[in-house]
Amino acid sequence: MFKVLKTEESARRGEFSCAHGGTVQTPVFMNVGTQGAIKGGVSAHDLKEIGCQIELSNTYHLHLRPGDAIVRKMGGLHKFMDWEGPILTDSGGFQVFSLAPLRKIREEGVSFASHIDGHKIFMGPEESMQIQSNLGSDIAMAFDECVENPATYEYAKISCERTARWLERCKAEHDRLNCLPEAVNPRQMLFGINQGATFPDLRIAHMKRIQEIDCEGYAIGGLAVGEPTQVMYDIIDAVEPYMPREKPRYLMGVGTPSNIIEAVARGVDFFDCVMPSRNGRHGKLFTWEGTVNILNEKYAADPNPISPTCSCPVCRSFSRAYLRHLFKADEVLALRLAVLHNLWFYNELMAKIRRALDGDCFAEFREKYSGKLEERV
RNA sequence: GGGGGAAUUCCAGAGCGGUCAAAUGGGGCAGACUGUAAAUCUGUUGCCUACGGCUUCGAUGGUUCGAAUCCAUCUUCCCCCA
Repeated sequence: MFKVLKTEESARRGEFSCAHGGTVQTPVFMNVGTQGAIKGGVSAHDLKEIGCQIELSNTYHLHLRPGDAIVRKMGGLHKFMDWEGPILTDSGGFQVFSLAPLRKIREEGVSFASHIDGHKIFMGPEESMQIQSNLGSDIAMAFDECVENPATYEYAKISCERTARWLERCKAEHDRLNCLPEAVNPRQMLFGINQGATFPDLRIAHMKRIQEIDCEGYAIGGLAVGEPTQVMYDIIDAVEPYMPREKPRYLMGVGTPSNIIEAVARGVDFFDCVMPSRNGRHGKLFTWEGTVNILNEKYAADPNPISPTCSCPVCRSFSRAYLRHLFKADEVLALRLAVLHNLWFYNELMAKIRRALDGDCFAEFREKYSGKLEERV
């Protein structure tokens, strides 16, 4: 269930509800816990404290370890990781891109050589739906091919036509599995994914085609894979008019704080990105003043918090000097604190975007912050 | 007291006559990271008026066209025997 509460130009303020966790306020950032955990030692309990509304996990990775059958036996992913809120599972389509050297694509689906031990795994639309059904997530993503950049027009066309056919199969299998009495989450929803690389005509044709297949939401995939930022914005601009107004839009894998602000301005509701957690683990911290590389020597004896304007649990208690020390001393606490801070920032970013939309001042918010939050402090 | 071994650029440790400003680790410094094969990867780490030059390999003196590499003395450290 999705409801647009209000709009400001193309930007939308909305509410989304699903089987778990009540209502998600959008625009929203989904905190990424690929293997059922946020990397850096952050648990689902921590997510509650840092303002996370919805969590994202991965089909391919959980299928390999511990195996979706085990997660199912444990009562589903919510119970397994003790997260009561909504969960979106990515389909494995991104691994078609990120694990390109280890896979082969055919019409039926994709065979992977496991990145862990090399054993062969076949994943097509039906397999991905079956795994996501076993995980019991609230939103299942359609199985797609995230095409690498740059792609030729010919390949992008072949690929996104195949992804459209895969969506039909996903939809059929998803509906079938949801109706089974043993379904872990019978109210699981399905989002379709738009592809077409950097070619507006392919993007638009694909978007028109996939919205004929009834999904609870539609995503834009295959962006932020190396193309210039402006190209990404141009593609969103091109596709957005063809996305259903009454359904949520999800820009997959994006992005920097400014990318998110710009995409909200273009009508996107859902986001997810590895950046706050990965960069956090690598010592790069986001603040309202810009980014802080806590590893830099200049913070060695800095008694201030990461950011003077942040009220996250980390900034409330610890100095830059302490956090830098933890990183230098290889303490796992460093990763945890850095990731907690960054996720707090991302969740707060979304809260501020929502508040700006509520107050009809998103344009000013955008003007004030877009393009500035990535500058070095 | 006697005998033997070693001293290398921040550390450890290669090198044993020219191709050495000196391998490789570590540490330091900096950068990258966008649906997570990432607690990973990359660059850099003597000085300078830098596609070239200058001073380095415990100290001093010597051999040689040429020395971190050979010789002498000294200093320090380690090991073995008494």
